[in-house]
Amino acid sequence: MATRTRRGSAKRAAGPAGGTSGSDRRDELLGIAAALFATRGYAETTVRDIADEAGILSGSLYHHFSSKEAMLDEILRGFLTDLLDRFNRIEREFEDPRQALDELIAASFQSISTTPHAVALYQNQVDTLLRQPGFEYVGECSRQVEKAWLRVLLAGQKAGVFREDVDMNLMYRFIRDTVWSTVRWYRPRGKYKPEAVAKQYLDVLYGGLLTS
Amino acid sequence: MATRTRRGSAKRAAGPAGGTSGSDRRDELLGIAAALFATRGYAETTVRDIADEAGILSGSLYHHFSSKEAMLDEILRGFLTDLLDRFNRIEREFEDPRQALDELIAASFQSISTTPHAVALYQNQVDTLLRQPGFEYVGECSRQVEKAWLRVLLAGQKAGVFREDVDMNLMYRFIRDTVWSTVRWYRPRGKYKPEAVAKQYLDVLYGGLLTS
Amino acid sequence: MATRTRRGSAKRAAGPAGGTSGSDRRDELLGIAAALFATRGYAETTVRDIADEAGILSGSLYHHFSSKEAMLDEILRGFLTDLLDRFNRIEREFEDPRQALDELIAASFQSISTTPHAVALYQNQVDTLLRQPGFEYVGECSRQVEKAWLRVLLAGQKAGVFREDVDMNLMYRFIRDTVWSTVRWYRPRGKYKPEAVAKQYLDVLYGGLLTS
Amino acid sequence: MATRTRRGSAKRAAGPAGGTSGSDRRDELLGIAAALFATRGYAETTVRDIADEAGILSGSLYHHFSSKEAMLDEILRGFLTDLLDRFNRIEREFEDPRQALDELIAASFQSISTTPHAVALYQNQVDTLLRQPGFEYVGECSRQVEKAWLRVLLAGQKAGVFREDVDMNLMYRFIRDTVWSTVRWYRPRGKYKPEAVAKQYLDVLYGGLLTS
DNA sequence: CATGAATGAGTCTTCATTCAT
DNA sequence: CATGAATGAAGACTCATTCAT
Repeated sequence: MATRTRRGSAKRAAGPAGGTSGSDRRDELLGIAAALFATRGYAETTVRDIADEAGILSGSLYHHFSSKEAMLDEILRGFLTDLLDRFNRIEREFEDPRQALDELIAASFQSISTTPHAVALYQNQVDTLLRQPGFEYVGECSRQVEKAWLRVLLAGQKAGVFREDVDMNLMYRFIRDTVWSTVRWYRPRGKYKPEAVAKQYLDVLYGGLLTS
Repeated sequence: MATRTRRGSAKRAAGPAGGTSGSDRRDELLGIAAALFATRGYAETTVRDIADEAGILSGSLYHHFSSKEAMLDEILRGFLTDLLDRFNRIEREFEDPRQALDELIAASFQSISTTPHAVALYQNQVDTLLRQPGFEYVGECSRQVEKAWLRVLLAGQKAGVFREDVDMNLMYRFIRDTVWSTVRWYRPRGKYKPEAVAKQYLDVLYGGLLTS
Repeated sequence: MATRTRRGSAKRAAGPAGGTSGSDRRDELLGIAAALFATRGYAETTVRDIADEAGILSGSLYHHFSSKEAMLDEILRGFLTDLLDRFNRIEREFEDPRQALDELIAASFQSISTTPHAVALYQNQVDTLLRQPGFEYVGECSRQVEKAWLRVLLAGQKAGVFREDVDMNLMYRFIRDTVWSTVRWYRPRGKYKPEAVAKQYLDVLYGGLLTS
Repeated sequence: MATRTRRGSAKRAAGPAGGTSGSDRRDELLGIAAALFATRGYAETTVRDIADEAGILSGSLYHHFSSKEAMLDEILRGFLTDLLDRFNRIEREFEDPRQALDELIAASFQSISTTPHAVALYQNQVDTLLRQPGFEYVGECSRQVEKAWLRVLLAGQKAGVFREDVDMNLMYRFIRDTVWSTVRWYRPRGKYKPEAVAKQYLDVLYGGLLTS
């Protein structure tokens, strides 16, 4: 009967007890899950896959997390709040629009470099997540991030730094897509450092591709 | 059996026992599948979802296609060969690198505008597909498309049209990602025409974002 | 993701198509389920148990019913609406309170004799069901049945047929419990006919156990 | 270890390390289990439910009881031996059949009033328990209790106190069912005292429902 | 061509139980 | 005595696929 299911959705398997070892194990499992979700896709990853990688049985995962979805949630929430925090701080600290844009882009590339799985996961699942009950905060955060980009771009236009004849709604999307799509091919161990990638992009973005 | 057009979605022009209705039905089903695969994801779409939308039972789909994977294959193959054809033609017809780049980008935006589902499907599933047996041609096509982009970019650099100090391996990725990511937010019925989006992008790409 | 689950609760595996064979199979399965639910208890009965008894695989049950709970629902709903109908008809047809009580009791024993599984199921699971979302009609029907009993009993008291000094709220419960509890031991193939059981009960109920 | 009372629910009279606290804790846990088993059903109650209610972790229950079934066993065994004792004493002390029947019924209502959970548990699970290995004593006790009821009823018939034309095998079942079913609706804190309920039932049972 | 009943492998999840700390 | 991590078996349910009618 549904009772079981419903009761199951309560706050079992709550949070870290405060100590370290408990939380450590959680984080470890979360890391494994993030990697699998990111590379195989959420739906295509089974809890068995995660458990196997962790060296335990699939049922044992439920000692730490109440559901597969809860793991996804925890990963995303961490990534999104982190990102939002950084964006907010940048807007507060940098008044110059061009410098602010530099920083937003640098921060994004940084995210990709440090937590590539969460970024990829977000990239691949946004569309699905937006329609998912319980994941409303994803849309909310996305909107706030969008506003941050737009504020900086429009401020730059107002200040006469960025061209007047550019539709910033499109521009925001162009920049966002380029930056975040990087996660699909960027390899931290490859020949490019994150700063180098950021530099190259900013270079062309600001100066254009043509020889002047 | 009569001529198999394999293109277009001619809406039941023929009668119930008409000549080309078989192929029409296939295309119709393929269209439904593409739309669902694109919006929900391949794994998240069930054959029942497709059949429901088509007004038949899931088992009946197997009179038209041998498997769910076969549908995916057919959709992708159509899109990829089409794209490759167009890229090849462009390279043949346009010798001027800048004009060629213009055309490649325009063609891409065109694809997004006419067959958004196939594009989105490709975008969302490439990673998974590359490792899938039977889908080797996906990687093959992707590589050929990549080469086309790179040839044009490098030719432009050689011709002195594009800046020397830009890493074209990165540049190719930046452009490709921006262009194809458009499929995620571009709505044919929205306020932007595909040419307008292309123009805006090319404008900034060539001239840069800064006021000169 | 929760999507699947949610979509699954839609009206799949709807009702009988109108023909006979489809509905026959459903009824057959429902009968098997009712018997198992009644004897083993709902929670203790697995879908495998039901499927085994029917000679199919457990998954195949879901071609006919959307869930185990849906089977329970269908069984109960059938029983309860039936019972309520009969009770209503009796109240309409018999104005004499004593005759009406006779009929209510006879109808109850009849139910036990013809659909013992549904009755037993109801008896054993009411407590649990009342708190179950989606089973609100169970409480609703129970309340209506209760009212019917009480109306008849109070009418009898008013008419001077039933003793004044009896608390009819208690009496109703006594009668109901005795009658319905019969399902736990009554065997249709045993030495007692349903009418005989009813007669014996009414006899003592009306005349008392003592020698006058 | 100090004296094990095994009866009563003395509320933590002793200190944290007091003498009888071990047994107290057991009884406390047993009480919690009985309440949950009775209201939710045995199968539907998880050891975690019990542990949660007791403020410990489910694994810790196993320091007190060897299994979930052992708890059930202990609860039932206590209830059944108690009941049997009382029935035996009544038969010994009261020779007059009518007085004896009065007492059996009163004792039953008393049980319901003092240990409602155990009674309800027994009521709800007998059917299942009878087929359970290790619970043979349940059937044994039930049979002995049945014999006690029958002896009294038949003695009354022989003594000319109870009507000759009543089938006492049926009568026994009617009485038993009515009396024990009370547990399903009787609330100790309600408007009826146990004696009042017993009185009302005996009144109708002996004198009948009709106005003479 | 379509139906509808069925398969069989697999998915997430639950839960009584164990045991080292 | 209690914790918390883990087991392992089982449970409900899903879904691509098959096939006789």
